[in-house]
Amino acid sequence: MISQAEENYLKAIFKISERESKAANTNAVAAELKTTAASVTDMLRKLAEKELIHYEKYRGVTLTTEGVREATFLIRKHRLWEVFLCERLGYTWDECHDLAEQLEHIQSDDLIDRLDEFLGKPKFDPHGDPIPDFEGNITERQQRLLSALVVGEKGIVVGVDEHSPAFLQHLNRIGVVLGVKIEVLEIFEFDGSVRLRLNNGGEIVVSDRVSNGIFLKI
Amino acid sequence: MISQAEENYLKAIFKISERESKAANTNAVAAELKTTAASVTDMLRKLAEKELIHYEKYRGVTLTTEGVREATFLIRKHRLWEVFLCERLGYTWDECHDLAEQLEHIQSDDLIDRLDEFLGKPKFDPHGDPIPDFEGNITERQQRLLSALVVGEKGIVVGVDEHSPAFLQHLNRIGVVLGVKIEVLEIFEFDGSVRLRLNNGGEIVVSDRVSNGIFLKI
DNA sequence: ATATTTTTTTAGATAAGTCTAAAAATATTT
DNA sequence: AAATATTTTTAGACTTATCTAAAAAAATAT
Repeated sequence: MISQAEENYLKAIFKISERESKAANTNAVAAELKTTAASVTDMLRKLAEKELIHYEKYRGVTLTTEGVREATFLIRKHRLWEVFLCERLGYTWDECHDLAEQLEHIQSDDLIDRLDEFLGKPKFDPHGDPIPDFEGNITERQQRLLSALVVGEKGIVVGVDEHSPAFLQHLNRIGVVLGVKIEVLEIFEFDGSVRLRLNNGGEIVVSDRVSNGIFLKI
Repeated sequence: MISQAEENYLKAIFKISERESKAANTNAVAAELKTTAASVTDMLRKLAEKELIHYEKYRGVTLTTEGVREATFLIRKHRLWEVFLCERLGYTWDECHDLAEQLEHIQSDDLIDRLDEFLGKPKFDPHGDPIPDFEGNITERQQRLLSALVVGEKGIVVGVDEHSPAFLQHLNRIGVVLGVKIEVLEIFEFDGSVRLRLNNGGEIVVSDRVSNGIFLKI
């Protein structure tokens, strides 16, 4: 039995390891979970005891195979609930995260399989992030950051690299949501901002912060 | 902020008060929650502190207006989730309770309003129990126990007075589910068992235990 | 290579929720 | 009304998850 607190630690460690592709250190986990280093040390000892993580004092932490399995299933649950919240209950992509954060802790594998079925076995969540299947397999999509494109290239918005409500609300405001077609018209050397054409229609200029947070399929 | 444990106590007290229409005593609450009298005493002190219950040592416990409000909203949440589980995810009426028991603790009034809307503002859950509206109003239905009918009377199954999976599975097996038309053909004095016609078709005999657990609309 | 800074762990406390065993209050029986 | 039984509360302990402050280890700078 894994408690909710333990689940949150597994997810945090998974997220950090994915981001930094090395062992997650105590402070990073504390920052991710907005808690203290002391609390993290306590919990790491417990998770190591349960063989969900590899942990050596002062050496950082990585997930074991079982830990990765658990974390992946949590992500599957989180993203399926997000699809439900957005597609069925009308939440916007900036609103669904916190609720999914609660719902992902509901204990029932069968429920998730049925929810998956009910939603039509979606492959991506409302932010374009891939949903692991029931075995934990993730179909990674071929995608590039908008900021990595050169003038003249085109693509379709398939995801975001930043998930903050503020960022997502800004994208809504400027009309950049999943599925929108983008063509890079001009890149301003000065500050990295980019002029775009959307869906072969209107032109907008976005900052480098924005172009660094949008994934496109070319 | 009311914790999950506190919520469970409020529901238990509400349930007992409804059933016995008097103050719930410590042992009854302990039995309902499958915990010890000592734990109950501890929690009652805390709930009284929060003004969710009226509690005097050795005198039993009743809910305050605020306590009733909270308990009613929990029941609303529980029953709406049951509708979702049965109608949308294909769970049977004997399976949905335990999952709803988890889901009812998700914290978001807005989520429940949207779920209500999504489900078409249902008035009753899969067991025929009424769903309180967002203000806590419950539309009680005019209903009678099958065991209270006399020979020749007819009715439609609209609910159950026993919610155990075993009972519900038995009803499934003998074809007595919500909406079925029942006519009382014969009552056996000997043991209180009843011979019935279902939907103007087949005849069955049910025990007094069964006829005491089924609500009909006449 | 020593001193300083940063990171991490330990020590000790706290709060929520639970338990068992014993004591106290209430209810029931004789 | 006293004795007995039942119910409820108290006392004290345990677990989980958290915290602050101090100590220890590791990393960095001089």
